[in-house]
Amino acid sequence: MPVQKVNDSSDLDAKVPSHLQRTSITNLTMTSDPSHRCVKATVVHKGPVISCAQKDGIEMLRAEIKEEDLPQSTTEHTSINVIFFGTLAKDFSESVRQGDVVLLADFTIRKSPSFLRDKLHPCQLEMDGKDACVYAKYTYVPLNMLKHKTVVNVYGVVTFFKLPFPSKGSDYCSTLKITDQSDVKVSCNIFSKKLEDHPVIFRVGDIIRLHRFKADMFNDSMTLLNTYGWSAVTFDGITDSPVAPRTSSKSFHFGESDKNTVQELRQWAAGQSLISSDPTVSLSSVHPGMYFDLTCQLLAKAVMDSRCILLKVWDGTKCEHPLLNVAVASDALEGESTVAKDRMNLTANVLVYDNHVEAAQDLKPGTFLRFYNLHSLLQKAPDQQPEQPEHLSFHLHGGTTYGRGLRSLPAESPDLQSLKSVLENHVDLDEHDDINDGTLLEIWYTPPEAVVLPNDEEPDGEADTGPPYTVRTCEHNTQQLTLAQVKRSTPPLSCHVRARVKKYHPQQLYQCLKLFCSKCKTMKDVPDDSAVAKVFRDSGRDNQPCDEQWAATSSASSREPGRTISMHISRDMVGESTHMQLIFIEGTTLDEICVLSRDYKNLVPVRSENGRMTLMDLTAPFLFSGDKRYYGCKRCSLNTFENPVFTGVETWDEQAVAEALGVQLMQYRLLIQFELDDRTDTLEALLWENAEKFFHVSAVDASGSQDLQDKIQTIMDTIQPPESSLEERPWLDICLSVYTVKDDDINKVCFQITNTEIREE
DNA sequence: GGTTAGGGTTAG
Repeated sequence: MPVQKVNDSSDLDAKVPSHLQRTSITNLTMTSDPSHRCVKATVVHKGPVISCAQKDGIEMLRAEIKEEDLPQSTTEHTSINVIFFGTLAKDFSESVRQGDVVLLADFTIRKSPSFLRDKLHPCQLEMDGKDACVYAKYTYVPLNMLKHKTVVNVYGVVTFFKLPFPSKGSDYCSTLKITDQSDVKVSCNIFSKKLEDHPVIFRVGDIIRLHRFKADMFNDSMTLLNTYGWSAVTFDGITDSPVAPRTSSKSFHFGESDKNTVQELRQWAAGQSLISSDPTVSLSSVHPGMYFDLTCQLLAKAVMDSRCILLKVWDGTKCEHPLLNVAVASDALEGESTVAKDRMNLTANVLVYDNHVEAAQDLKPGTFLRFYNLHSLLQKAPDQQPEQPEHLSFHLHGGTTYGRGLRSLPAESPDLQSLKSVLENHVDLDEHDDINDGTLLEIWYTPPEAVVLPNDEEPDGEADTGPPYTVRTCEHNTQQLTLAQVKRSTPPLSCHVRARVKKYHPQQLYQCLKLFCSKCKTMKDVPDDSAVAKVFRDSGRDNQPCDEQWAATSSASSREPGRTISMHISRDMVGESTHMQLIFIEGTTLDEICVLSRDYKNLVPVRSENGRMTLMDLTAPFLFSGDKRYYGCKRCSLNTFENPVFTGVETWDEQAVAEALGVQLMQYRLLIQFELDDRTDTLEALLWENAEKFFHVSAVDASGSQDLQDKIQTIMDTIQPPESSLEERPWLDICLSVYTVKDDDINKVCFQITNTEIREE
C-alpha cells in the first residue's frame, strides 16, 4: 500500500482503523504487541533510498520520527528510527518531507542496532511495503515560528516580489517577501535553472505555498531558501475567487484544507492596508513622474536597438496628459496600426530597456501583460513647439529594483476580466473612427487656446491678480479660515476660505460631465460614441421590423442593402396634437439617428426581439432629443416597455418619456476636483452639488452645446491659466463644507465647494 | 547536497 496523503490532522486521526489503538513511542518495547497499534509523529530526519546488500539488494530508507504532542515531562525515547523497505521506501522518499506528520500502522518492532550510538530508542520500527500503512500530512509553520536551519512548509501572502532574473551563478533567482497572520515578514530566495519552475506570481497580494524550504538567519532576520525536492504553488489573493493553484509542478498535493488556508489568508490580507494597497494604476490616472504597475494589452512592438524595444500598449482608458507617440517606420512595427487609438490618446508607448528586452521580444501583439514599476515621464515630442504641453512617455528602465519587470498574463486571469470588457467597448475604433468627428469627445479633447498672460508687466514677488474671481452666495457669516486651519478642524463644518487652484481634475474637461442616478447614486462617465455606435450596430443584426398592436409603423430601405429603417408611432397618440412628439425608430445607425433628431423632438431608438419591440441596451441613450441624449440607469430601470401607456401627457419631455418606458432617467452632472492652495496648506475639494451654479451652466445643456462646454473651459482657463505659476492665478472666495464619509468603515474627511459662484461682469 | 541573493528607482 503506498503512502496515503491527507489534509488535516483530524483526517489523520480519522484514518486510524477502528481496531487500531494509538500508542506513544515512549511506551514501545521489544515486548509490545505491534498488532492493533499505531504511532503518530513528525518526521525529523529522512535518509536517502539505498539498496541493502544483505537483503538481495532490496531498497530501504531510514527515517527518524519524533512524537510532538507529549506532556512536557516526557523527554526520554520520544524519537525512534523507522526503516522502510521496498516500494514503500521509494514512495516515502518521494512523497513525505521533513516536518510532515505521519501515522504508521502495522509495523514490526525490532531491537535498534544503533541505540548505543544514537541513544534514540531501544527499538526501531520496520515498515514492509506489502503490509505496513503510512499516512502523511503536511504541516505548515507560521512565519513567526521558523527555526534556524530547519526545513519547513509555509503559506504566505506575497508583499514584494521580483520576477526571476539570472543570478551570477548558474540559476535564475526569484526573490520575494511573504507574510501571514503572525504579521512577520520573511524574505525568500528561490534558485532554479528552469524559468518554468519558478513561482507564478502576478501581483502583490497573491498567496503562495512553499514546500521544503530551509529557514536561515541572514542579517538578523529569518530567510527561506528552496532545498531539494522543493515546490511552490501560488493562488490569486482575491477574496471569494475560486482557489485555483498555479504551478508547473507535475504532481502536487492540494486538498480541502489548502483551500481553507488560502481563503483564510485572503480574508486576513484584505484587512491589511500594506498588502491591499495596490501600485496598479490605469492610464486614465497616471501622472508624470510616477512609478506604477500597468495591466494592458500589447498592440504593436518595434525593436529600437539592441538594448531597447518599443511596446505600444493600451488599457482602454484615456490618459489625461497627452501621450507621446514614438514614430517608427511601419515596416519595423509588428502588430496592428494604432493610428485611431493614438488620436484618441489611448496608446501608451513603452520603451523597454536592457535586461527586460529579452522578455519583451517574445511577446506577441494581442497578449495581455503587466509592467511592474513602470516609470512615466514628461518628454518633448520631436516636432513640438516650446509652449505646447509636454507628452507622457513610459520607460521600463534596466535592473530589477522595486520588482521592475514585465510578464504576460494568461487571458483567463481573474483580474484581467474588467480590462477585457473595457477593451471590448472599443472594438470598433479602427473601422468607425469617423463617427467621433464633431462629438463631445473630440470637441473637449482639443487643447484650449493658449491664454496670454501679463506676466512680464508684473514686478517681482506676488502679482496683483485683482479681486477674487468667485463670490460666496451663502447667508451665514463665518470667519475666514486658512486651509491649514480647515485641515485641523473637526467636521462637520461650514467655513470660508480664500485660495487659488493649484491643480484640477479631470484635466480633459469632457470627463467632468457625468451621468448620475439619483435612485441608486451610481455615477458613470458618458459613454464614448464608439461604444454607443456598437450598440446600434448590434441591435440592427436581427433586422425584422417589429410589429406591435399599439403602434402604427412605416418602413423604408436604408442605403445598405437588407437594412430597413422603421418608424413607429403610438396609435394612442394619433389624432392628438402630441402625435409627432414621440417616435420610435428602428434599424438606424448612430449617425442616422443623429441626423434625424434635428427634425424630430423625441426619438427613441428600439430594436426587434422575436418580432417584439424592445429598448436597446442602456449603454446607448434611450432618447435622442435635439442636441441632447438621455440615458437610463441599467440598475434601476424597470423596463416595463411591453405595454407602454401614452395617454394623458400634454408635452413629452425626457422625464415623461422615461416614465412611459419604465426607464430610470440618469441626470447629467458636473464633477471637478480642485486642489486648493493658500500657502498655509493645500487640500482637495470637490465641486459637485454646487457645480452648475458655480459655472452658471446646466450640465444637461452642456452635454449638447459646444458653446457651454467652451464657457466651462474658459472659466477653468481663467482660474488656472495654462502654464501659469500659482502667483499668477486669481484668488477664489470659497464657501467650503467639511464632512466625513465612511469608506471601508474608516471615516474619511472630505471637502466640497458650496454656495460659490463665478463672478460675472 | 555547492553557487547564486539577501528588495528600496534610470538617468535612455
